[in-house]
Formats: sequence, C-alpha cells, structure tokens
Amino acid sequence: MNCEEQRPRNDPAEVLRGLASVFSGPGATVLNVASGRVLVAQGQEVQSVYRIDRGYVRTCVYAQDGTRRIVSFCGPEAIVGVGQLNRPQWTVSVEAVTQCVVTSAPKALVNRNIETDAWVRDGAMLALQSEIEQGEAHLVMMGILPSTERVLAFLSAFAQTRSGNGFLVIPMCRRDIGDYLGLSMETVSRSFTALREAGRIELRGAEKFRLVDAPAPAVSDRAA
Amino acid sequence: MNCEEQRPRNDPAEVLRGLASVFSGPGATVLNVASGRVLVAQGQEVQSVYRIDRGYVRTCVYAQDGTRRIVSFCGPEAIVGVGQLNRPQWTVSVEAVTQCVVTSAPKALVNRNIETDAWVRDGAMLALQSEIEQGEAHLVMMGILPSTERVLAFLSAFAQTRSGNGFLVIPMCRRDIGDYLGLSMETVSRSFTALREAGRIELRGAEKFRLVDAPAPAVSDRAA
DNA sequence: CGCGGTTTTGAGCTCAGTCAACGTACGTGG
DNA sequence: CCACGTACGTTGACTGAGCTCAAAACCGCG
Repeated sequence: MNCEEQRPRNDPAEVLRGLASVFSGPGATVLNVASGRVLVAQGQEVQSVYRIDRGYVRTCVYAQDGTRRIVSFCGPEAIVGVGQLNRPQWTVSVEAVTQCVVTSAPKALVNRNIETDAWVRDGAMLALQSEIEQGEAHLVMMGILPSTERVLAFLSAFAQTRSGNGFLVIPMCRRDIGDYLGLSMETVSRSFTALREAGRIELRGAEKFRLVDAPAPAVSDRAA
Repeated sequence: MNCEEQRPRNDPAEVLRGLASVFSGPGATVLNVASGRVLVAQGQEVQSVYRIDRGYVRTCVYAQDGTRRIVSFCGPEAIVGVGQLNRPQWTVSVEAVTQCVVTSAPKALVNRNIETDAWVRDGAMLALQSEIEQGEAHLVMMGILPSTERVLAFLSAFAQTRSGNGFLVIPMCRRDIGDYLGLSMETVSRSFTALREAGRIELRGAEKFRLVDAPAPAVSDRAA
C-alpha cells in the first residue's frame, strides 16, 4: 500500500483517496448500523476512525443541559474522526441518521500509516483542513443569515454534494436540521413553507425537495 | 533542526513546539504590525504562515454584504495559517487587533519541514486538530448560551490563556467581541454591565476586567 | 479645552423561540 | 380491513431576547 511518492499531490480528490486507502487494507471492519444508533458517544475512548460507505451520520455535541448541537452531517465517502486521532476521548458523538454501512479502521493502524505513507499523511492533513474550512463556513452562515436563508443555504449545500437536479431525499428530520442550523424544529418547518410559497424550492411530501433556479436579478439589483 | 524521533510525542505542548521550531530557523522573517493593519486579506494567495510573538490578531471572514464574522483571536505563541497550507487562497483575513510582532515563514519551507521532520509534522497535525476542537466549542457556545453567558464564557476562556488572577486588559473592542460571539456591539456592552451588576465580574474602565469566583451553589442545586 | 472614537444607555421593534393544537404517515394488532 | 398509537411535520398565538436607531457619557490625546 505504500506507494512511495508516485501519486499526484495536487488534486484534492486524489489526495483524499490516500486517506481512504487505509479502509481497504487489512484491519478494517465493515459495520451495519441501524438508523438512530450511536456509533460512538461523546467522551468514549478513541479507538477507531470511520468511513461512511452508505447512509448518513451526524456528529453532535451535547451540552450539560442536554441540548444538542449538530456539528456536521457526513455522507458516503466521508471520513469521520481524523480530528480525534491525537485525543484520548471523542469530543463528539457520531450517530446514524439513516441506516448506514460504515468501515472502521483502528486508530493505531491509521496513525502508523500516517507515519509511514506520505500519501495517507497528505490525505489526513487535507481532511483536517477541509474540516476547518467547513467549520468556518458553518459559523459564518449561523451568524449572518436569517432563518429562511439559512435553511435554503443548507439545502443548496446538500444538493451540491449530490449529482443530478431532480428531487432529492432529505435524509435527516426537521429537528436535526434545526440543531445543525441553530434553529428550532418549528422555525425550520416554517422556513420550508416560506421557501415553497416563494417559489424558491419545490417539495414532494416532507422529505423530497428540488431547488428552483433563482430568477435573474432585476436590472436595478445588478450593480450590487 | 531535524531531531530524529528523540522528542516526546505525547506531551501536547512539546509536540506543538515542533511546529514552532520552523519559525526560529533560517527563512523566517520578523514583522512589526501596527494595530488595525491587515496582515493577509481573504482571497489573497497563500505565501506564508505566521506565528504571533507579541500582541493579538483576529482571523475573520467577510460575507458579500460586508458583514464580518470573527473566527478566532490569536495571541502570543499562536500559529496562524496551518489550515491554509494546501489552499491557493486565504479563506480568512488576518488583522492586527493590537500592535503586534509576528514571525512569518514561507509556505514552501513549512511544507518541506512537514515532509521531512516528524516532529514538525506532529505539531502541524496537532495544531489542526485543536483548531477543529476550538471551532466546535465556539459553535456550541454560539448556539446554546444566551448573550450574557456567552460574554462571560468568552472572558473566562480569555482569562485561562493568561496567568495570574488580577485584572486583565481586554485587547479587542466591543464590536470585535460581538462579531466573534454573534452579538451586536450594544448587546456585548449590556452584557458587561449586567455581569458587573450581578457581581460576576469586576471592571476597571472599559478594558480591564477580573473574574469574580462563582459562589458555591446552594445545597438544593448540588444534585444537578 | 475641545475633538474623535469608543462605550454606555434608552426606546421601540422584529425575528425566532415556546407552547399548544392539529394533521399526516406508517406500522401494529385486533 | 379498520382502529389505534406513535412519531414526525405543520400551523397558530403569544412572548421575549437581542437588534436597530439614536442620544448621551466617557476617555485618551493633541
């Protein structure tokens, strides 16, 4: 697996594949996780890192009073836990949003590969960096956008991770979206309704949506 | 500088010193930055990484409409830009909050050291991981705490980075604190007043404060 | 002493949270 | 097949924390 510097190092997708390679070697285990199940609980000892093969998980933080903040949703190909490799305990919980197939790789194995294989190491660093970037984007959105725009931004971001422009299934419930966006379940629901009534999204039932392309802005708005 | 695996790898402070070592070698440049000056602007090409020697900087993101979100404040010993090493352009601006002395190291030099020196590499990974952790904490606080508690949490966190328990100078203005906490300048100010009136902090002028130790909770509260 | 920038305080308003009722979908068991 | 229960989503009414706008106070400095 140690490919000794023969890989391209400037294509992000390729670099990330370096990290993913750990999950196809020996030592990796495939798990089936039922929807709602807790894969790892906040505070638990860090033993493994996970790659999502099918389904969606949420990473979340629970405060003392029980309130929950969702930090990120991770779908197919995402790798969860790189940021925890040097920590004794998980700072987040990882929970299945839908039924999932995930591959786990022991922490020690991943660390060893990072030491010895430049390809894996670059992948790990890139994964960390893009996690930081996502965190920044999340923070900005939370601080600046009003509720309806926040929900739309969430849907747009989700749509960008999926190909095609038909209706997409939203895998997570309204409460999850709320905990991710810093809104109540009710406000998320109202935002969906408002977006639909404004013709900015289409809905099929509660869990399928499609973005409506924004109309070209009026001439007077173009200057901005 | 390449100390070949003789360093302890489990003491976080020591590991971070590995990354810091890059700034004491040849190729590093010391800069004096006046308060308010922009060290790097969002969108600018990534050329260097910086270590703060004296003073405080803020890292911030500007939205299209000009609103600003402060992502972090960095003080002495902090290293800024590790998360940008694989990026073409800065995702954040770095601006001096106070007069600063910073050391800059060229991106290429840092990357080379990460490749060849395990000590530096571990330092870089740890720096990235703690940045993620801080981001999570920031996010949680923003979503859950009311304004007054948010400001207190900010002051507590700041106090923890500084030794002693006397009055501390707050280097940043109310607006900066607001943009960091997701609050308006006025609300920050009101929170300061509320905390002072509740006897939870002491103030000397607008920019020196001291935390008042919280009184032991009443017996009836202990169970929680 | 006056001036500019920052902070504080005040008054009014608004967006989103809470509480509560109702609707809908789905699965279970009689 | 239908009655029931549960979980999730929607909608409504009310409330309040924090924003905006505006004015006053404070501070450092020439």
